[in-house]
Amino acid sequence: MSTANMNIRVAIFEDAKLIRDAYEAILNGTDGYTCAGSFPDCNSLDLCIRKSNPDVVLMDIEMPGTDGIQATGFLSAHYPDIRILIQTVFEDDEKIFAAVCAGASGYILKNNGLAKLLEAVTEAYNGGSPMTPSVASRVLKLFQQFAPQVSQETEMILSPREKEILAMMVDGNDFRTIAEKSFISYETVRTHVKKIYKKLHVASASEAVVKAIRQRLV
Amino acid sequence: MSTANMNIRVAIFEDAKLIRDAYEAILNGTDGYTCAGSFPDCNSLDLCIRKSNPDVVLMDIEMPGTDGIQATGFLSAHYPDIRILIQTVFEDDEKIFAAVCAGASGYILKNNGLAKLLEAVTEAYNGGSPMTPSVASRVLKLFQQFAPQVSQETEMILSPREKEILAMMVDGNDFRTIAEKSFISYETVRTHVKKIYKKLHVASASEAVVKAIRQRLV
DNA sequence: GATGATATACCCCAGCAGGGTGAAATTGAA
DNA sequence: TTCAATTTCACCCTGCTGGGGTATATCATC
Repeated sequence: MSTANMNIRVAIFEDAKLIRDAYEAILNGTDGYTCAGSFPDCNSLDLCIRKSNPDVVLMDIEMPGTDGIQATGFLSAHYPDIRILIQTVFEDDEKIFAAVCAGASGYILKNNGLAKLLEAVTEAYNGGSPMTPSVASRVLKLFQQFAPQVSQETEMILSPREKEILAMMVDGNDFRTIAEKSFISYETVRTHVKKIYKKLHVASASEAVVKAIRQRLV
Repeated sequence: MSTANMNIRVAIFEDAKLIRDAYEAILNGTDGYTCAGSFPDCNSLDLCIRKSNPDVVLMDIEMPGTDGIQATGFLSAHYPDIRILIQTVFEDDEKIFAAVCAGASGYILKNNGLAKLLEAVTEAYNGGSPMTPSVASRVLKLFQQFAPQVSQETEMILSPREKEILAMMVDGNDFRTIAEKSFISYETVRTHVKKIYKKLHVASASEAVVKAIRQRLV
Protein backbone atom coordinates (compact mmCIF):
# COMPACT_ATOMS: atom_id res chain seq x y z
CA MET A 1 0.00 0.00 0.00
CA SER A 2 3.00 2.33 0.02
CA THR A 3 3.37 4.80 -2.78
CA ALA A 4 6.99 3.82 -3.27
CA ASN A 5 7.82 2.33 -6.66
CA MET A 6 4.37 3.26 -7.81
CA ASN A 7 3.34 5.83 -10.34
CA ILE A 8 -0.38 6.26 -10.66
CA ARG A 9 -1.47 8.02 -13.84
CA VAL A 10 -4.47 10.22 -13.11
CA ALA A 11 -6.69 12.05 -15.58
CA ILE A 12 -8.82 14.93 -14.33
CA PHE A 13 -12.21 15.95 -15.72
CA GLU A 14 -13.36 19.11 -13.99
CA ASP A 15 -14.80 22.28 -15.46
CA ALA A 16 -13.62 24.64 -12.71
CA LYS A 17 -10.14 25.71 -13.75
CA LEU A 18 -9.16 26.62 -10.20
CA ILE A 19 -9.88 23.15 -8.86
CA ARG A 20 -8.46 21.46 -11.95
CA ASP A 21 -5.16 23.29 -11.61
CA ALA A 22 -5.01 22.61 -7.89
CA TYR A 23 -5.47 18.88 -8.45
CA GLU A 24 -2.91 18.85 -11.24
CA ALA A 25 -0.41 20.66 -9.06
CA ILE A 26 -0.78 18.35 -6.08
CA LEU A 27 -0.66 15.23 -8.26
CA ASN A 28 2.47 16.28 -10.10
CA GLY A 29 3.99 17.57 -6.86
CA THR A 30 3.56 14.29 -5.00
CA ASP A 31 5.83 11.33 -5.48
CA GLY A 32 4.05 8.34 -7.00
CA TYR A 33 1.37 10.31 -8.81
CA THR A 34 1.33 11.79 -12.29
CA CYS A 35 -1.32 13.98 -13.80
CA ALA A 36 -1.71 12.30 -17.17
CA GLY A 37 -4.12 14.91 -18.40
CA SER A 38 -6.64 17.46 -17.21
CA PHE A 39 -9.71 18.42 -19.19
CA PRO A 40 -12.57 20.92 -18.66
CA ASP A 41 -15.22 18.65 -20.19
CA CYS A 42 -15.93 15.17 -21.56
CA ASN A 43 -16.94 16.16 -25.05
CA SER A 44 -13.90 14.46 -26.60
CA LEU A 45 -13.77 11.82 -23.89
CA ASP A 46 -12.47 8.93 -25.98
CA LEU A 47 -9.65 11.04 -27.42
CA CYS A 48 -8.72 12.40 -23.99
CA ILE A 49 -8.47 8.91 -22.57
CA ARG A 50 -6.39 7.57 -25.43
CA LYS A 51 -4.05 10.53 -25.17
CA SER A 52 -3.59 10.40 -21.42
CA ASN A 53 -3.89 6.64 -20.82
CA PRO A 54 -4.80 6.96 -17.13
CA ASP A 55 -5.05 4.36 -14.37
CA VAL A 56 -7.52 6.44 -12.42
CA VAL A 57 -9.94 9.12 -13.58
CA LEU A 58 -11.05 11.91 -11.30
CA MET A 59 -14.51 12.73 -12.57
CA ASP A 60 -16.64 15.74 -11.76
CA ILE A 61 -20.39 15.39 -12.27
CA GLU A 62 -21.55 18.81 -13.35
CA MET A 63 -19.83 19.71 -16.60
CA PRO A 64 -20.94 21.42 -19.81
CA GLY A 65 -21.99 18.91 -22.48
CA THR A 66 -21.46 15.28 -21.56
CA ASP A 67 -21.85 15.01 -17.79
CA GLY A 68 -19.74 12.91 -15.47
CA ILE A 69 -22.34 10.16 -15.13
CA GLN A 70 -22.59 9.60 -18.87
CA ALA A 71 -18.82 9.72 -19.13
CA THR A 72 -18.56 7.12 -16.36
CA GLY A 73 -20.93 4.85 -18.26
CA PHE A 74 -18.86 5.17 -21.41
CA LEU A 75 -15.57 4.54 -19.63
CA SER A 76 -16.73 1.51 -17.67
CA ALA A 77 -18.07 -0.01 -20.89
CA HIS A 78 -15.06 0.71 -23.11
CA TYR A 79 -12.20 0.89 -20.62
CA PRO A 80 -13.19 -1.48 -17.82
CA ASP A 81 -9.71 -1.40 -16.29
CA ILE A 82 -9.78 2.32 -15.59
CA ARG A 83 -10.88 3.19 -12.05
CA ILE A 84 -13.33 6.07 -11.94
CA LEU A 85 -13.41 8.25 -8.87
CA ILE A 86 -16.38 10.59 -8.72
CA GLN A 87 -15.53 13.77 -6.85
CA THR A 88 -18.30 16.26 -6.51
CA VAL A 89 -20.29 18.48 -4.18
CA PHE A 90 -23.51 16.58 -4.84
CA GLU A 91 -24.70 14.22 -2.20
CA ASP A 92 -28.22 13.36 -3.39
CA ASP A 93 -29.46 9.83 -3.81
CA GLU A 94 -30.26 10.21 -7.47
CA LYS A 95 -26.74 11.20 -8.52
CA ILE A 96 -25.08 8.67 -6.25
CA PHE A 97 -27.32 5.95 -7.56
CA ALA A 98 -26.69 6.89 -11.18
CA ALA A 99 -22.95 7.10 -10.67
CA VAL A 100 -22.73 3.72 -8.97
CA CYS A 101 -24.89 2.11 -11.65
CA ALA A 102 -22.74 3.68 -14.34
CA GLY A 103 -19.75 1.88 -12.89
CA ALA A 104 -18.01 4.35 -10.59
CA SER A 105 -15.29 2.88 -8.37
CA GLY A 106 -15.59 5.50 -5.69
CA TYR A 107 -17.47 8.60 -4.68
CA ILE A 108 -15.88 11.30 -2.60
CA LEU A 109 -17.02 14.76 -1.68
CA LYS A 110 -15.00 17.80 -2.64
CA ASN A 111 -14.69 19.25 0.83
CA ASN A 112 -12.63 16.39 2.17
CA GLY A 113 -9.15 17.82 1.81
CA LEU A 114 -6.38 17.10 -0.63
CA ALA A 115 -4.65 14.52 1.55
CA LYS A 116 -7.83 12.43 1.56
CA LEU A 117 -8.00 12.84 -2.20
CA LEU A 118 -4.59 11.30 -2.76
CA GLU A 119 -5.44 8.53 -0.32
CA ALA A 120 -8.65 7.86 -2.25
CA VAL A 121 -6.81 7.76 -5.58
CA THR A 122 -4.39 5.20 -4.21
CA GLU A 123 -7.19 3.10 -2.77
CA ALA A 124 -9.09 3.18 -6.03
CA TYR A 125 -5.92 2.22 -7.90
CA ASN A 126 -5.53 -0.77 -5.57
CA GLY A 127 -9.02 -2.01 -6.31
CA GLY A 128 -10.85 -0.41 -3.40
CA SER A 129 -13.82 1.91 -3.57
CA PRO A 130 -13.19 4.90 -1.35
CA MET A 131 -16.39 6.59 -0.30
CA THR A 132 -17.11 9.47 1.99
CA PRO A 133 -19.02 7.92 4.93
CA SER A 134 -22.11 10.04 4.31
CA VAL A 135 -22.16 8.82 0.70
CA ALA A 136 -21.60 5.25 1.82
CA SER A 137 -24.55 5.63 4.14
CA ARG A 138 -26.80 6.52 1.21
CA VAL A 139 -25.44 3.67 -0.86
CA LEU A 140 -26.29 1.25 1.93
CA LYS A 141 -29.82 2.62 2.19
CA LEU A 142 -30.28 2.30 -1.57
CA PHE A 143 -28.81 -1.15 -1.40
CA GLN A 144 -31.27 -2.27 1.25
CA GLN A 145 -34.07 -1.05 -1.01
CA PHE A 146 -32.97 -3.04 -4.02
CA ALA A 147 -31.56 -6.15 -2.41
CA PRO A 148 -33.81 -9.15 -2.83
CA GLN A 149 -34.72 -10.90 0.37
CA VAL A 150 -32.84 -14.10 0.92
CA SER A 151 -35.14 -17.01 1.51
CA GLN A 152 -33.74 -18.72 4.56
CA GLU A 153 -35.47 -21.89 3.45
CA THR A 154 -33.22 -22.57 0.52
CA GLU A 155 -30.27 -21.02 2.31
CA MET A 156 -29.84 -23.89 4.70
CA ILE A 157 -30.69 -26.84 2.56
CA LEU A 158 -27.55 -26.88 0.41
CA SER A 159 -24.48 -28.50 1.91
CA PRO A 160 -21.11 -26.71 1.65
CA ARG A 161 -19.95 -29.00 -1.11
CA GLU A 162 -23.16 -28.51 -3.02
CA LYS A 163 -22.87 -24.73 -2.79
CA GLU A 164 -19.31 -25.03 -4.00
CA ILE A 165 -20.33 -27.00 -7.05
CA LEU A 166 -23.31 -24.77 -7.75
CA ALA A 167 -20.98 -21.79 -7.69
CA MET A 168 -18.76 -23.40 -10.28
CA MET A 169 -21.78 -24.09 -12.43
CA VAL A 170 -22.67 -20.41 -12.24
CA ASP A 171 -19.17 -19.64 -13.42
CA GLY A 172 -19.86 -21.63 -16.55
CA ASN A 173 -17.90 -24.78 -15.83
CA ASP A 174 -19.15 -28.09 -17.20
CA PHE A 175 -19.21 -31.20 -15.05
CA ARG A 176 -15.86 -32.52 -16.24
CA THR A 177 -14.14 -29.22 -15.43
CA ILE A 178 -15.78 -29.09 -12.01
CA ALA A 179 -14.59 -32.63 -11.34
CA GLU A 180 -11.01 -31.69 -12.23
CA LYS A 181 -11.01 -28.48 -10.24
CA SER A 182 -12.53 -30.18 -7.19
CA PHE A 183 -10.28 -33.26 -7.46
CA ILE A 184 -13.28 -35.58 -7.40
CA SER A 185 -14.73 -37.95 -9.94
CA TYR A 186 -17.05 -36.91 -12.74
CA GLU A 187 -19.74 -39.21 -11.40
CA THR A 188 -19.49 -37.65 -7.97
CA VAL A 189 -20.10 -34.24 -9.47
CA ARG A 190 -23.16 -35.62 -11.19
CA THR A 191 -24.41 -37.08 -7.93
CA HIS A 192 -24.05 -33.72 -6.22
CA VAL A 193 -25.76 -31.96 -9.11
CA LYS A 194 -28.70 -34.33 -8.99
CA LYS A 195 -29.10 -33.64 -5.28
CA ILE A 196 -28.90 -29.90 -5.90
CA TYR A 197 -31.64 -30.17 -8.52
CA LYS A 198 -33.89 -32.05 -6.13
CA LYS A 199 -33.30 -29.59 -3.31
CA LEU A 200 -33.92 -26.55 -5.53
CA HIS A 201 -36.79 -28.24 -7.35
CA VAL A 202 -35.27 -27.70 -10.79
CA ALA A 203 -34.41 -30.00 -13.65
CA SER A 204 -31.56 -28.35 -15.50
CA ALA A 205 -28.33 -26.46 -15.04
CA SER A 206 -29.88 -23.27 -16.41
CA GLU A 207 -32.68 -23.28 -13.88
CA ALA A 208 -30.26 -24.06 -11.09
CA VAL A 209 -27.91 -21.18 -11.86
CA VAL A 210 -30.82 -18.77 -12.24
CA LYS A 211 -32.13 -19.76 -8.83
CA ALA A 212 -28.64 -19.60 -7.41
CA ILE A 213 -28.18 -16.03 -8.57
CA ARG A 214 -31.68 -14.80 -7.81
CA GLN A 215 -31.67 -16.23 -4.30
CA ARG A 216 -28.01 -15.37 -3.75
CA LEU A 217 -27.01 -18.91 -2.95
CA VAL A 218 -23.60 -18.18 -4.46
CA MET B 1 -17.86 17.28 13.75
CA SER B 2 -15.30 17.75 16.49
CA THR B 3 -15.29 15.42 19.42
CA ALA B 4 -15.52 18.33 21.84
CA ASN B 5 -18.70 18.44 23.91
CA MET B 6 -19.48 14.98 22.66
CA ASN B 7 -19.54 11.73 24.52
CA ILE B 8 -20.21 8.71 22.36
CA ARG B 9 -21.32 5.65 24.27
CA VAL B 10 -19.92 2.55 22.62
CA ALA B 11 -20.77 -1.09 23.35
CA ILE B 12 -18.35 -3.79 22.24
CA PHE B 13 -19.30 -7.32 21.20
CA GLU B 14 -16.16 -9.30 20.56
CA ASP B 15 -15.20 -12.78 21.68
CA ALA B 16 -11.43 -12.24 21.71
CA LYS B 17 -10.64 -10.83 25.14
CA LEU B 18 -7.39 -9.25 23.95
CA ILE B 19 -9.12 -7.17 21.29
CA ARG B 20 -12.08 -6.43 23.52
CA ASP B 21 -9.85 -5.04 26.25
CA ALA B 22 -7.79 -3.04 23.78
CA TYR B 23 -10.90 -1.40 22.38
CA GLU B 24 -12.25 -0.70 25.84
CA ALA B 25 -8.97 0.88 26.88
CA ILE B 26 -8.67 3.16 23.90
CA LEU B 27 -12.32 4.20 24.11
CA ASN B 28 -12.13 5.08 27.81
CA GLY B 29 -8.72 6.66 27.31
CA THR B 30 -9.88 9.03 24.59
CA ASP B 31 -11.84 12.17 25.26
CA GLY B 32 -15.35 12.06 23.87
CA TYR B 33 -15.73 8.30 23.94
CA THR B 34 -17.02 6.01 26.66
CA CYS B 35 -17.06 2.26 26.65
CA ALA B 36 -20.58 1.62 27.84
CA GLY B 37 -20.09 -2.12 27.96
CA SER B 38 -18.02 -4.91 26.49
CA PHE B 39 -19.31 -8.44 25.98
CA PRO B 40 -17.81 -11.69 24.68
CA ASP B 41 -21.00 -12.84 22.96
CA CYS B 42 -24.54 -11.84 21.98
CA ASN B 43 -26.37 -14.53 23.86
CA SER B 44 -27.96 -12.02 26.24
CA LEU B 45 -28.01 -9.29 23.64
CA ASP B 46 -31.17 -7.51 24.72
CA LEU B 47 -30.03 -7.36 28.33
CA CYS B 48 -26.58 -6.12 27.36
CA ILE B 49 -28.04 -3.31 25.32
CA ARG B 50 -30.48 -2.19 28.02
CA LYS B 51 -27.69 -2.21 30.57
CA SER B 52 -25.18 -0.28 28.49
CA ASN B 53 -27.50 1.94 26.46
CA PRO B 54 -24.99 2.62 23.66
CA ASP B 55 -25.05 5.08 20.77
CA VAL B 56 -22.78 2.91 18.66
CA VAL B 57 -22.21 -0.84 18.77
CA LEU B 58 -18.92 -2.36 17.67
CA MET B 59 -19.95 -5.78 16.41
CA ASP B 60 -17.74 -8.73 15.62
CA ILE B 61 -19.13 -11.37 13.26
CA GLU B 62 -17.65 -14.62 14.49
CA MET B 63 -18.82 -15.24 17.99
CA PRO B 64 -20.01 -18.29 19.90
CA GLY B 65 -23.79 -18.66 19.84
CA THR B 66 -25.63 -15.76 18.21
CA ASP B 67 -23.37 -14.36 15.53
CA GLY B 68 -22.86 -10.71 14.70
CA ILE B 69 -25.13 -10.77 11.65
CA GLN B 70 -28.10 -12.13 13.60
CA ALA B 71 -27.39 -9.64 16.38
CA THR B 72 -27.32 -6.82 13.83
CA GLY B 73 -30.69 -7.90 12.52
CA PHE B 74 -32.13 -7.90 16.04
CA LEU B 75 -30.70 -4.51 16.94
CA SER B 76 -31.77 -2.73 13.77
CA ALA B 77 -35.27 -4.10 14.28
CA HIS B 78 -35.59 -3.32 18.00
CA TYR B 79 -33.20 -0.41 18.46
CA PRO B 80 -33.21 1.43 15.12
CA ASP B 81 -31.37 4.45 16.57
CA ILE B 82 -28.30 2.48 17.52
CA ARG B 83 -25.55 2.62 14.91
CA ILE B 84 -23.97 -0.75 14.26
CA LEU B 85 -20.39 -0.88 13.14
CA ILE B 86 -19.29 -4.30 11.90
CA GLN B 87 -15.62 -4.85 12.58
CA THR B 88 -14.22 -8.14 11.45
CA VAL B 89 -11.54 -9.94 9.53
CA PHE B 90 -14.02 -11.31 7.01
CA GLU B 91 -14.15 -9.73 3.61
CA ASP B 92 -16.31 -12.15 1.64
CA ASP B 93 -19.36 -11.12 -0.35
CA GLU B 94 -21.73 -13.34 1.56
CA LYS B 95 -20.98 -11.85 4.98
CA ILE B 96 -20.86 -8.29 3.69
CA PHE B 97 -24.16 -8.75 1.92
CA ALA B 98 -25.78 -10.30 4.96
CA ALA B 99 -24.47 -7.59 7.27
CA VAL B 100 -25.67 -4.77 5.04
CA CYS B 101 -29.08 -6.39 4.62
CA ALA B 102 -29.30 -6.89 8.38
CA GLY B 103 -28.93 -3.15 8.83
CA ALA B 104 -25.28 -2.49 9.57
CA SER B 105 -24.23 1.16 9.46
CA GLY B 106 -20.64 0.47 8.59
CA TYR B 107 -18.20 -2.32 7.87
CA ILE B 108 -14.54 -1.97 8.72
CA LEU B 109 -11.74 -4.48 8.70
CA LYS B 110 -9.81 -5.21 11.87
CA ASN B 111 -6.37 -4.48 10.49
CA ASN B 112 -7.06 -0.81 9.96
CA GLY B 113 -5.54 0.66 13.09
CA LEU B 114 -7.09 2.08 16.22
CA ALA B 115 -7.05 5.68 15.01
CA LYS B 116 -9.22 4.68 12.06
CA LEU B 117 -11.50 2.84 14.43
CA LEU B 118 -12.23 5.93 16.50
CA GLU B 119 -12.73 7.94 13.31
CA ALA B 120 -15.19 5.32 12.09
CA VAL B 121 -17.10 5.34 15.37
CA THR B 122 -17.47 9.10 15.16
CA GLU B 123 -18.59 8.96 11.54
CA ALA B 124 -21.13 6.27 12.34
CA TYR B 125 -22.38 8.33 15.28
CA ASN B 126 -22.84 11.29 12.92
CA GLY B 127 -24.95 9.28 10.51
CA GLY B 128 -22.23 8.19 8.10
CA SER B 129 -21.34 4.66 7.06
CA PRO B 130 -17.61 4.20 7.29
CA MET B 131 -16.40 1.37 5.12
CA THR B 132 -12.98 0.03 4.35
CA PRO B 133 -12.46 0.77 0.62
CA SER B 134 -12.05 -2.90 -0.26
CA VAL B 135 -15.36 -3.62 1.46
CA ALA B 136 -16.98 -0.66 -0.26
CA SER B 137 -15.77 -2.07 -3.53
CA ARG B 138 -17.63 -5.30 -2.90
CA VAL B 139 -20.75 -3.45 -1.85
CA LEU B 140 -20.69 -1.51 -5.11
CA LYS B 141 -20.25 -4.70 -7.12
CA LEU B 142 -23.18 -6.29 -5.31
CA PHE B 143 -25.16 -3.12 -5.81
CA GLN B 144 -24.48 -3.10 -9.53
CA GLN B 145 -25.77 -6.65 -9.69
CA PHE B 146 -29.14 -5.71 -8.25
CA ALA B 147 -29.57 -2.25 -9.69
CA PRO B 148 -31.34 -1.86 -13.01
CA GLN B 149 -28.31 -1.44 -15.19
CA VAL B 150 -28.11 -0.91 -18.91
CA SER B 151 -25.04 -2.15 -20.69
CA GLN B 152 -25.31 -0.40 -24.02
CA GLU B 153 -22.84 -2.79 -25.59
CA THR B 154 -24.60 -6.09 -25.22
CA GLU B 155 -27.97 -4.40 -25.28
CA MET B 156 -27.76 -3.73 -28.97
CA ILE B 157 -26.27 -6.91 -30.27
CA LEU B 158 -29.21 -9.17 -29.50
CA SER B 159 -32.20 -8.96 -31.83
CA PRO B 160 -35.70 -8.69 -30.29
CA ARG B 161 -36.46 -12.30 -31.11
CA GLU B 162 -33.18 -13.43 -29.61
CA LYS B 163 -33.84 -11.53 -26.39
CA GLU B 164 -37.29 -13.09 -26.28
CA ILE B 165 -35.86 -16.58 -26.54
CA LEU B 166 -33.08 -15.84 -24.07
CA ALA B 167 -35.70 -14.64 -21.60
CA MET B 168 -37.56 -17.90 -21.95
CA MET B 169 -34.34 -19.80 -21.35
CA VAL B 170 -33.83 -17.81 -18.14
CA ASP B 171 -37.33 -18.87 -17.11
CA GLY B 172 -36.23 -22.47 -17.34
CA ASN B 173 -37.91 -23.53 -20.58
CA ASP B 174 -36.24 -26.12 -22.77
CA PHE B 175 -35.99 -25.66 -26.53
CA ARG B 176 -39.12 -27.66 -27.31
CA THR B 177 -41.22 -25.61 -24.90
CA ILE B 178 -39.82 -22.38 -26.30
CA ALA B 179 -40.70 -23.54 -29.79
CA GLU B 180 -44.29 -24.26 -28.78
CA LYS B 181 -44.73 -21.01 -26.87
CA SER B 182 -43.25 -18.98 -29.72
CA PHE B 183 -45.16 -20.85 -32.45
CA ILE B 184 -41.97 -21.59 -34.35
CA SER B 185 -40.14 -24.79 -35.14
CA TYR B 186 -37.79 -26.50 -32.73
CA GLU B 187 -34.97 -26.14 -35.23
CA THR B 188 -35.58 -22.42 -35.51
CA VAL B 189 -35.20 -22.07 -31.77
CA ARG B 190 -31.90 -23.89 -32.02
CA THR B 191 -30.74 -21.58 -34.78
CA HIS B 192 -31.54 -18.55 -32.63
CA VAL B 193 -29.83 -20.08 -29.63
CA LYS B 194 -26.68 -20.74 -31.62
CA LYS B 195 -26.61 -17.09 -32.70
CA ILE B 196 -27.15 -15.95 -29.13
CA TYR B 197 -24.23 -18.07 -27.96
CA LYS B 198 -21.95 -16.60 -30.61
CA LYS B 199 -22.96 -13.06 -29.78
CA LEU B 200 -22.53 -13.52 -26.03
CA HIS B 201 -19.37 -15.62 -26.48
CA VAL B 202 -20.71 -18.53 -24.46
CA ALA B 203 -21.12 -22.22 -25.16
CA SER B 204 -23.98 -23.38 -23.00
CA ALA B 205 -27.41 -22.46 -21.76
CA SER B 206 -26.12 -21.98 -18.21
CA GLU B 207 -23.51 -19.48 -19.26
CA ALA B 208 -26.02 -17.65 -21.42
CA VAL B 209 -28.60 -17.23 -18.65
CA VAL B 210 -25.94 -16.13 -16.17
CA LYS B 211 -24.77 -13.45 -18.61
CA ALA B 212 -28.35 -12.51 -19.33
CA ILE B 213 -29.06 -11.90 -15.66
CA ARG B 214 -25.77 -10.30 -14.72
CA GLN B 215 -25.86 -7.90 -17.66
CA ARG B 216 -29.57 -7.25 -17.25
CA LEU B 217 -30.39 -8.44 -20.75
CA VAL B 218 -33.72 -9.78 -19.51
C1' DG C 1 -30.37 -4.22 -57.42
C1' DA C 2 -27.04 -5.73 -54.12
C1' DT C 3 -25.92 -6.28 -49.48
C1' DG C 4 -26.43 -7.37 -44.65
C1' DA C 5 -29.19 -8.46 -40.74
C1' DT C 6 -33.14 -11.01 -39.17
C1' DA C 7 -36.26 -14.87 -38.94
C1' DT C 8 -37.50 -19.07 -40.47
C1' DA C 9 -36.44 -24.25 -41.20
C1' DC C 10 -33.96 -28.69 -41.85
C1' DC C 11 -30.08 -32.43 -41.58
C1' DC C 12 -26.27 -34.95 -39.26
C1' DC C 13 -23.74 -36.34 -35.28
C1' DA C 14 -20.88 -36.60 -31.15
C1' DG C 15 -21.37 -36.04 -26.50
C1' DC C 16 -22.89 -34.27 -22.40
C1' DA C 17 -26.81 -33.84 -19.41
C1' DG C 18 -30.63 -35.79 -16.73
C1' DG C 19 -32.76 -39.74 -14.26
C1' DG C 20 -32.61 -44.02 -11.86
C1' DT C 21 -30.19 -47.28 -8.75
C1' DG C 22 -26.77 -48.94 -5.64
C1' DA C 23 -23.08 -48.56 -2.30
C1' DA C 24 -19.16 -47.24 0.81
C1' DA C 25 -16.76 -44.08 4.13
C1' DT C 26 -17.19 -40.23 7.19
C1' DT C 27 -19.25 -37.22 10.37
C1' DG C 28 -22.18 -35.33 13.80
C1' DA C 29 -26.17 -35.65 16.42
C1' DA C 30 -29.61 -38.18 19.02
C1' DT D 1 -24.08 -46.52 19.63
C1' DT D 2 -27.15 -45.88 16.16
C1' DC D 3 -29.09 -43.05 12.75
C1' DA D 4 -29.27 -39.25 9.42
C1' DA D 5 -26.77 -36.36 6.47
C1' DT D 6 -22.75 -35.65 3.72
C1' DT D 7 -19.40 -36.98 0.45
C1' DT D 8 -17.56 -40.11 -2.44
C1' DC D 9 -17.80 -43.40 -6.66
C1' DA D 10 -19.91 -46.41 -10.51
C1' DC D 11 -23.11 -48.13 -14.26
C1' DC D 12 -27.06 -47.89 -17.51
C1' DC D 13 -29.91 -45.53 -20.67
C1' DT D 14 -32.60 -41.94 -23.03
C1' DG D 15 -32.51 -37.83 -25.41
C1' DC D 16 -31.63 -33.08 -25.37
C1' DT D 17 -27.84 -29.97 -26.25
C1' DG D 18 -24.10 -27.97 -28.94
C1' DG D 19 -21.66 -27.38 -33.36
C1' DG D 20 -21.33 -27.90 -38.17
C1' DG D 21 -23.54 -26.89 -42.56
C1' DT D 22 -27.37 -25.28 -45.93
C1' DA D 23 -31.48 -22.76 -47.48
C1' DT D 24 -35.41 -19.43 -48.16
C1' DA D 25 -38.03 -15.02 -47.37
C1' DT D 26 -38.25 -10.51 -45.61
C1' DC D 27 -36.73 -5.91 -44.74
C1' DA D 28 -33.90 -1.95 -44.44
C1' DT D 29 -30.07 0.32 -46.30
C1' DC D 30 -26.96 1.63 -49.60
